[in-house]
Amino acid sequence: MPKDRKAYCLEDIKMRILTLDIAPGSDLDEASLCERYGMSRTPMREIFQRLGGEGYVELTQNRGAKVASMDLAVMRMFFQTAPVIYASVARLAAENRQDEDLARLRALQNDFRTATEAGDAGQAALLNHRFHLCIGEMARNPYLLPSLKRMLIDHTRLSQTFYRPASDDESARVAQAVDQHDAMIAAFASRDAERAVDLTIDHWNLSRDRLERFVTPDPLPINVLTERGGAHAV
Amino acid sequence: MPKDRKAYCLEDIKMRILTLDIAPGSDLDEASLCERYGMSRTPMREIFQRLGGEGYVELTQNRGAKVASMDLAVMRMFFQTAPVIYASVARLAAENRQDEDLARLRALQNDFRTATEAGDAGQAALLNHRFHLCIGEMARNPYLLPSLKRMLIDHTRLSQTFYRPASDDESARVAQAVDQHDAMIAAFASRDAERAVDLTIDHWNLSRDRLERFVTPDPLPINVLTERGGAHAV
DNA sequence: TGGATACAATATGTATACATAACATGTTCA
DNA sequence: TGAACATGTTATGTATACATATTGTATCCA
Repeated sequence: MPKDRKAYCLEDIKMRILTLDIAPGSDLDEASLCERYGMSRTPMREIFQRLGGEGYVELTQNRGAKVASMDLAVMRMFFQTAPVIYASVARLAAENRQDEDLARLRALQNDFRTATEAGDAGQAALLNHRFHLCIGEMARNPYLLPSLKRMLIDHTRLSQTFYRPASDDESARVAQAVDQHDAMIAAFASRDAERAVDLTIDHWNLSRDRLERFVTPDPLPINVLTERGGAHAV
Repeated sequence: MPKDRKAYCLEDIKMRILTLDIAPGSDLDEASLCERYGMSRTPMREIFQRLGGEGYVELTQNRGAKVASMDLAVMRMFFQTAPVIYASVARLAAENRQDEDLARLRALQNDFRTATEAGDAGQAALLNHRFHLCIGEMARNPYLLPSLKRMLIDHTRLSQTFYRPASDDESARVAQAVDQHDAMIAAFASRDAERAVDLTIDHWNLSRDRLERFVTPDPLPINVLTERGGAHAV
């Protein structure tokens, strides 16, 4: 069983970073992770190098691994870059997809829909991640894939709240996102690149709206104190 | 001195892959590389993971590291993807560059021009690589940079012949490429994004022409034997 | 008090030894 | 002969011990 323990560990750490279980900017502690996954430092350090190469963490000489941060300067780039990457990948995926790809994608979409309906937010965000990663692999383009992967890391981290809808309006948006996935699958199936791109842009716009609100949330009401608690001074 | 031996080793292996000193598709031998760079397997294996993350090599479980291959299916993607990546990066570089960036870029361009004039092909290709990597860093976009880096690996490997001009016409093309770099620097300096993009596309078209000829070289003349050696049978 | 230094504690980097898996070679038996 | 199996060799993966670097803390002195 120690055969794929390393692979499991790598995937699990990725998952924990994506679900914000390990916070952006925080340090990865070699020793405690070794204990947690029951392995020695040597393979753990190799995992760190891998995570660094894929953009999950930043590595500094003699200073360990730090989870990639999401400061505002980077967020600006995120919103600026997402459309061109997602659209380019969608076009290529429509052109180059194989039949096996569609089966995988449909299976992921199935699980994704189930997770959203069950209200399992972390799982939904993770399955959405895998869905879009699958599209990236369908594109069969080793040059775009690294950027897509890097985008999806932050997209998934940002969207953690998206699948935890707090109102009927937000629930409707989630349902709409799920339906958009189905439409995208249909476009890929018929190799309709133009339609795949259009749907992808629509999908992005829906997501963008919600994400921007997460980055710059509605300001707290400034008159709360005078309205409700004005009687006693603070 | 064992302090940055690892960093040197990493850079040196990258360089040897870029200059085709280590051939695409060939296996990296842990033991011999350890001996060559005078280090043990532990840090060398970490270097392999890093190289894997950046797309220089492909890692397989229990089967070591193999230098990224350049088969024709991938080459098609290369030519398809390069314009959008290079153009996007150029635009952002023009928008986000700092004064220090320009100094670095000018220094690289200086060395690059010198190398081309001296006919040092390997060094010229490598400095061209660093020049474009510097532009990528100027863009300050962590999402696009991974794809740019991946593109530049293959671009540099493909262009190894470019800087070894075999005719006056080819020499003129190299000189033109060098001049285009100067024009691009000027566009970055004046933060003229549109011009930077246009120049980048021109630069790509010049390069593309030459690279395609490398991938699909002129066929050998089919009548050589009858013309010159027809007298004696083979 | 403040800052500089020394030293201990911790974290990171490397080397070696051992464990396991893949591969090649040779042998046996039908 | 040749196909299946056994075995030795090589390559890869992991654990541990040790080396080095960084960081925190205490002490000393101006």
